[in-house]
Amino acid sequence: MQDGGGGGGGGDGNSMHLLLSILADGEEQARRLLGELPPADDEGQLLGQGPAAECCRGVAEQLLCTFRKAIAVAKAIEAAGGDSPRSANEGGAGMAGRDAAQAQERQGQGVCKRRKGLPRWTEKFRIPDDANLEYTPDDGFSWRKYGQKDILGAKFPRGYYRCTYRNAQGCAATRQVQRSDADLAVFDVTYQGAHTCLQAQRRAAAPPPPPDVQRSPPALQDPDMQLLENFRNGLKVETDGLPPPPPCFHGDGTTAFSFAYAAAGAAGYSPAESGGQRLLQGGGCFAPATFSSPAATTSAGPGYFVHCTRGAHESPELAEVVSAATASDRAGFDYSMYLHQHDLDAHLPFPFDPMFGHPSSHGQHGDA
DNA sequence: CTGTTTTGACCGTCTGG
DNA sequence: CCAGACGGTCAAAACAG
Repeated sequence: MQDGGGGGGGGDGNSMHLLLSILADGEEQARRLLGELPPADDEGQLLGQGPAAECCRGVAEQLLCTFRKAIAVAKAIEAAGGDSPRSANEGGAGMAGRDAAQAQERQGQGVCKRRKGLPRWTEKFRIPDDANLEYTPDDGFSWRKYGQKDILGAKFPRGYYRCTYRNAQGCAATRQVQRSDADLAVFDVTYQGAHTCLQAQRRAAAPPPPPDVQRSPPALQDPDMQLLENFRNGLKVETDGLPPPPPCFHGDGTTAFSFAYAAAGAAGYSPAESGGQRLLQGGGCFAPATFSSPAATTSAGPGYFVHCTRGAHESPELAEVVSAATASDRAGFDYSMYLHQHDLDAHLPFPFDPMFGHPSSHGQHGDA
């Protein structure tokens, strides 16, 4: 009814400046925090410090990176005039236009579809084979269902969820869950908006477990956690036949990703906490990641994958940002052009993120 | 009693004529 | 510009803990 078109758009200039100001403060605080921590040696080990300090440094670095990304996004939105055109819908199963050909054509042309609004991106979840039909993807966040709708061309209805803390904390994050027609074990989950609630902050604050711990989680005693773990164990990376993304490799061969902190500006999502099973199709890596993704390290086998179908394509200007980011491929995207006041480290790995998508996925919907 | 889910209705957006 | 189609959201009722 009074949903005002389903999204607030970019907001006015004053609020955007306020947002930028707040983000700049946060970045400065993160920088100071990082400065307070002892330096790390070549292998990333803190000199004379234990794992706890190591964790703190990693979190601080990622926090800093997150603020920088958020600033970049905010500036991009501001540059776009805060008024985005029709938001592009998620692709794939979610797009049920008058006919599939039209839908494909629209996607191929990058034509905007519906609803203005927050950045959105699609992920795919694969549930365990032994899960029942009512099983729904659990990303660790608390969602409240507010609607369900049959989608034209889809065998299964789409569920609409919003953050449980929408009213209490004004969290605007929403997600749409739809079971794949092709594979009953696969869910297309479209996220929209960032978690601004406390659960996102808790996740962001929680230090990620060491990679080996992630790969070999301790015995789970909580049935819910067992269920979640079962789900996690069934994750995989989908490449859709596309060339493999340029992930951030650690020296030890593990693939680092920091979707958690990319998503802090997008969904407040932490792979470390929800299993680290999400893998950006583009291998998002924004920070000197201190943890590795089991999904990224084990791309074989059943599992879970992410489609970053779209991100900040909310406006032509923003689309340019995306294009610039994506066209540069491995060279990464020069966000410094959007960070006039905040220098970015040249070595900062920041090629892709769920807000901006990956070259492959971007091209899939934009330049195909 | 409180919070969540279900479900029909309404509204905004998109597209073709 | 208009009308139809569709996706997304609202809100009341039902349900669950």
